Amino acid sequence: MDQLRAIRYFCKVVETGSFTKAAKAFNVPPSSLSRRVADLEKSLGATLLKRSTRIVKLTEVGQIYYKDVQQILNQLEQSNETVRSYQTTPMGSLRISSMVGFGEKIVLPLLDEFSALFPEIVLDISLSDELSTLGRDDVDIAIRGGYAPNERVIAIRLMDNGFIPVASASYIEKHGTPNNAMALKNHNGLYFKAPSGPTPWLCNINGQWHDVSGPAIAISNNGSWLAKKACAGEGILMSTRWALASYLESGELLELHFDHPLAITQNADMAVYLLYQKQRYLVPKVKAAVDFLVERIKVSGNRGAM
Amino acid sequence: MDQLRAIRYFCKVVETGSFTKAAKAFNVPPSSLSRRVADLEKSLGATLLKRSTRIVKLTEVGQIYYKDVQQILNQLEQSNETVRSYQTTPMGSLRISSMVGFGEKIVLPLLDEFSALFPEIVLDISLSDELSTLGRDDVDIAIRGGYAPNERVIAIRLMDNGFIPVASASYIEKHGTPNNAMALKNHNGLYFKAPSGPTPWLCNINGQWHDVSGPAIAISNNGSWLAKKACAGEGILMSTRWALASYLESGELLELHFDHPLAITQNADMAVYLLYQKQRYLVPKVKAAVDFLVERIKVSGNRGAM
DNA sequence: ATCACTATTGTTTTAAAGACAATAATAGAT
DNA sequence: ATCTATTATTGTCTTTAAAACAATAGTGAT
Repeated sequence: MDQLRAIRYFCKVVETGSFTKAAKAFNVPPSSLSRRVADLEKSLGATLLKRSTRIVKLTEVGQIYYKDVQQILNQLEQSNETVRSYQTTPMGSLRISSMVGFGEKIVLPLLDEFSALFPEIVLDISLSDELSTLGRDDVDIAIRGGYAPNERVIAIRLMDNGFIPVASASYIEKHGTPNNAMALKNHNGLYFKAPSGPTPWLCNINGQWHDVSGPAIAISNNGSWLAKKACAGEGILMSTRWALASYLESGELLELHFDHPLAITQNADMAVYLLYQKQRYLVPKVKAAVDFLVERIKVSGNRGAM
Repeated sequence: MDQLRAIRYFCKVVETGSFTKAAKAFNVPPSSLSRRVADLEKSLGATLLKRSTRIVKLTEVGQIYYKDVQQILNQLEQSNETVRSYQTTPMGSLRISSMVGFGEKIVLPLLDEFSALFPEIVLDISLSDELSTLGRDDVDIAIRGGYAPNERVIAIRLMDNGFIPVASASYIEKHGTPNNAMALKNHNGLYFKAPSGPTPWLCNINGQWHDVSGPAIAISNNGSWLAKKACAGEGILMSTRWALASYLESGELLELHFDHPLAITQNADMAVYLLYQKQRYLVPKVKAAVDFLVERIKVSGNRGAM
């Protein structure tokens, strides 16, 4: 029995929920799938699918098996790709996932040049602040804010991701400069919302953390909208240096300084990391993109932010 | 093409270093292997094996592929086993790896009873202080001293693994009781050797670590030999409470107490952990053994050592 | 240079998967 | 409750791929 083929059939049936639809995907008659899946079940001594003429669904043990083999098929495909592309020129589809703000501001502007350098690479970019589980899924490169990955994933620190407080000149004129962190509690706040929720203003004074958030004017996961509001003098905003760089340069927004530094989390090393699976660095397209992104972003990051 | 079969052939050829030998293992003619491996190479567009009539060895890319698929075959086999044994009675071969001393003193004595409870399980026990990479290899359950595993591995704390200093009455009579940790520097030492090297006597005084090791009389990775020497009054020994339990009970060895506790590493939580892959707990034989070992060892550990 | 062993190639045989038609079963509509 | 359209399955034939077996060619060791 060709177990691998049987497993591929099985997975497709699960995904489409139908032998007929799955058969179409392989351009073989449904009877083939029916027989192969039956073979597989026989060889495993267990029923994987509960069938009726209308509906096909996984049994309990089928679910376990499906999750396992799905990942195995993925790994096998990646190994094949590694070998196939070994020492060839970078090409093929490359999937990059990045945080929204960072992706828009930093990554996307670089990618035109990257495409020009590697015309045979087809880019597939997803911007999302939800963290994708690198390794299990179909992303080649992920760019995420400070969390520690597992051992098989390489993390390269791209840039500092610490949040700084800013406000427009007009706001300061109207409400005065807060002369210490505690005074922020009386100031209007524009709050960035991470996937985990709105980010408070925190301040560490003599080893003690204090929440110094002021009344909220607006909360959003869209950094540039908040920045616009800050420019309009609606409140104080905490955001990353890289997101605010253009406003700081133009003078539209001014950084506020305090004796005790502000943060939005008690976690110390906030940074943006580029993540990829160790083994995938052997694939030319992945290596090309990792090298390119790390070089460009680290350079620009050091110039602008550190 | 039956890719999986081709991969199995390929792996066996790598392992035996010969098409002929590998063919024997599958009871098929060598020509089959030759063709299948050639198919595989063709489909990957790369040469995996460098052949000559006498010797077969991996190419550079072949090595990469071999390492990958080896693991994939392993995972697939485990998934199949999970399904096959789903909700059956515990049976089959079960591989346990344990630290030598702990294995001899604690684990092995329990296993007769385990075998009686689960007669269909064939035990395969390896005692070694080298750490095996659970997950990549063929061990179902590993028992190891305090190190943190990765996410897919479950670690259950079995027992405290802190080292305590002991000596025989005769030794103390002759050399006197060391009245503080620093005084140990003038006492004869019997040193246990971990895989990382001999274990020193360390002492934390007011947040500062001091090495208070005395002159060495003997160094060994064999705990019971050292214990014998300690009984004979040859020196002071630091070992685990569980290894010394019988000697402490009989009074052959006496625990030494100091104001500042002794240790053999600066790492705080020294413990013995039972490790297994999360997914494998679904396999009845693994679940049976994990449950059994955890229950018995935790109970006996609490009685004797804590 | 020869020998013994090994991988490969040609050719035939066997086994397994695909194709196609027909059947049985069932959810949803009438 | 009956009918219908769709779906999985089963039977049978065809095609394809792998196994067997014999023969060949290449290579490291003697």
